[in-house]
Order: sequence, then structure tokens, then C-alpha cells
Amino acid sequence: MTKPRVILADDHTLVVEGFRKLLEEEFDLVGTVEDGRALLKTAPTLQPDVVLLDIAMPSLNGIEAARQLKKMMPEVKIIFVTMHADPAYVTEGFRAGASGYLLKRSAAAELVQAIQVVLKGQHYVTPLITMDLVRALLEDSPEHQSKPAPLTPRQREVLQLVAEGQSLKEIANTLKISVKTVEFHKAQIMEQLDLHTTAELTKYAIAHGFTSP
Amino acid sequence: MTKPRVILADDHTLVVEGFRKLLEEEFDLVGTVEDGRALLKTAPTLQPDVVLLDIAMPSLNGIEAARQLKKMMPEVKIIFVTMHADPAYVTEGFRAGASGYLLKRSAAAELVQAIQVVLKGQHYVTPLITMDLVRALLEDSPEHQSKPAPLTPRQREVLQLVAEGQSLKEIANTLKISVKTVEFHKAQIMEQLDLHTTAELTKYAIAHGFTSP
DNA sequence: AGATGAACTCGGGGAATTCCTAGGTGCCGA
DNA sequence: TCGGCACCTAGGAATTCCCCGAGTTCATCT
Repeated sequence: MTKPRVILADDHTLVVEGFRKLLEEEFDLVGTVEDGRALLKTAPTLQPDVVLLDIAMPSLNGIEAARQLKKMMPEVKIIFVTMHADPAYVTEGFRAGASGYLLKRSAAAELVQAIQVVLKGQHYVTPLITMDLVRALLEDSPEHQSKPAPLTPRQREVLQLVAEGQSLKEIANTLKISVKTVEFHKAQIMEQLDLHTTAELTKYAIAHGFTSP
Repeated sequence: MTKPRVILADDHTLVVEGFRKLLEEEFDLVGTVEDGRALLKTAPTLQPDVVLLDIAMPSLNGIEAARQLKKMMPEVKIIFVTMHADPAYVTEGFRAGASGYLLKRSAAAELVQAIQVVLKGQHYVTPLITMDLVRALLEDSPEHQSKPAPLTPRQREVLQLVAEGQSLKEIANTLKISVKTVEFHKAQIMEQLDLHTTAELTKYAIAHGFTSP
């Protein structure tokens, strides 16, 4: 039998190197990337079975990356490995299509176990987080789209990049679109959220986890 | 020759397990703890040569733990391994008696290198952080207790108003000065703090209590 | 008194951002 | 299959912001 193919997405190089050691016996670590955007770019080529990713990453955060990756490659299993135990993050993570959720303070053995579980089509959540969450989440009527996030994917991308401190020109370059388009998205976001300055926009982004202070 | 004795203090178990693999060849990892309080409790017994510690830890954070540990065991070398690149953290870290400062996104090789450097009595700071910081810090008079923010009153005023979401024109009106003057103050602040966008400025303001998220 | 430096105050000119407007694309229900 | 709608894309004009420099005040030092 061949080893399952794994991609690791985390911007902490030291952590990645450590994880590599933990994974290499059981799995085939076919790639590591430092942010969500790089993940979306390389995943189709590397054809992973499982993707491990952190939530807090520059350029494109883990939640958003998961959402887009799942759309591109629905068969790929996604496991979040992050420091955020906040229920809101867990919820968003599973809504984004994840199959597993670990914390960085989870035991090392959990990592291997989680990968094996999700490969069987099941879900894995670290015991450090109350199971109630997931149960409520999955049993919940499928149309719990109560709040489908007030922003479109493109808007969320632009929001994160603005809040990370990139200029509109830099963002345009990152997204390969015109500066004018970036301007429009930013303006749309601000109008929809009734914000009027970049400072307010940044605060909103921080408060909603698009970037960290 | 015997291996240097190392203690690792980090509340992320997964990360610790990874680090263990990275360290075990070169060093004698005599203990791992999950928070600063446990570190202070076990260090005297384990007699480490070097302590690696995260800043964000429950019960007793890394900065405070370092300060107290250094008082108890002045000969122990302390290296921070954290995700906070914020100059304020770096500053506090060295004031607390650290000899090294790494980021979790530093290269794995840096970890080994940093330990070896500090054991020789030198300082190590990851290149990811500007060296200016440390130099200024160590050359600076030893008695520079708590710098009251490197900004002038006017600058702090402008910073807060910007971060609260006012436009330069509104600020000018509030302070009864020309827009040009407001622009100048803002530019001064950004230059002094090495910030380049309003978003970064806003984050700084939040991180330093000039406004709330 | 004169020199020095820090802090605050603006102008001009060019770059960046915002405002207003509109074309293009993909999806979905009638 | 054909609108309708949500979303992404972008141009021109107006505004705001950024980067250069420069003048004023005031406390401090020689």
C-alpha cells in the first residue's frame, strides 16, 4: 500500500520542520506551503489526499483557502491545525468544508490518528474541544445558512489583504486584477458594512478574524 | 563532551513534539513544560543550560517567566521562540534577560544555531527582525525603565484619531490645524514606527492601547 | 545673547485612493 | 432559452493622501 499524500500549510517554518518529522514515517508529505494562496496554486499539481492547514496565515487565511480548495478539489480532506480553540473558528472551519480540527496543543499522536480517521470519510475533532459543537453543527439542518457571511469570497480576500497592510496596487498585483477592481471591492465592502475609513475596515477585519492585531 | 541541557516551554504540545525531534540530536532535552509557572518550578531541579520559551503561555507568560527565572538562575541562557514579531515584544523580551529571539517562522537551522550562539555568551536574533532594535536596546543606558511610548503628545493624539476612523480632514477640524499638518504628523509616526499603510498604523494603535478593536 | 534642537505648523506637486458609472460573466429559475 | 441577479471587472473625474521642503515657536545649553 502506498502512503497517503499530505500537504502542510503553515507559515511557521520551525513548526513545519517539526511536523515533517512527525509525519514522515506514516505519510508522504508531498509539499509544504506558507500561505493559503500558495496552497491553492500548488494543490492541483501535488494531488494530495489530505491537507493540514493553519487558520492564521498571511495573504490568504486558512478558512478562505479551505473554502476555495474544497470547491476546486472536493475529494481532498482538510484538517485544521491551529491555536484557535474559539468555537467561532471551529464552526467556520467545518462550514468551509473541513473534516478535522486539531489544536497545536493537541497530542502528537492525534495528528496521525486524525489523518487516518478523515481518510476513512469520518470527522475528527480534538477532545480538547467540546464535541457538542460539531454535533450541533452537523445535525443542524443543512440549511443553517442563517448568515452566509455578509461578504463574497473576493471581498473577503481583499479585506484580508487591506487589513494586512498592503496597498491597493500591491493587492492588485497579488490578485492579478486591475487596481480599479480592487478599489471597487474595497468600496463595496465599506458600503455594505457602513465603514468609512481604512482604519475602521482594519478594525472590522481584526474583530472578525481576517487578520491578527 | 556532554550535550547542553535544554528545557522547552510551550503550551502547544504538537509543536513541542516536533521541536523534540529537531533538538534531540544536538542537545539533551531534559524537560518540557506547558507554562511559565511550571518552568519556574522545574528549572532549579533540571539545571538547564538553555531555556526555549514561547511568550504566549497560560498561567504565567514567557516574558514574566523569563524575568523571574533570570533572577533565580542568572547563568541560564534564555531564548524566545514565538510568533510575535512586534518590536514591543522583542524589546520586552531582551529587557527580561533573554539572550536570543526567534520566530516560529524562522528556519529550523536557526534553532540549533541560536542555542550554540547564546551558549558562547553572545546574543542571537533572527534576521527576520531588524537588528537595529537590539543594538539600540543594549547600547542604550541600562536604566531605561519603561519608555513612555516613542511618540510626542501631538503624534499620539493624531494616531488615536486616525485609528478611530477619522479622515485627515476631520482630524484637522478636530484639532483646529491644517490638513497638511495632520498629514505631516501621520507621516512622522509612520516613519518612526516603520509602518507604511493606514492598516498597519491602526493595528499598532490597537496593540498599544490607543484605541479598542 | 546666541546657538541648538525638538516639536509643531504649512505649501506644492505628484501619487494613491475614492466616487460614480458601466460592461461582462456565470448561474438559476420562469 | 431567456431574463434576472449576483458577482467580478474596469475607466474617468474628483478627492485625498503621501513626499519633498521650509518657517515658527520655545525650552535648553554654552
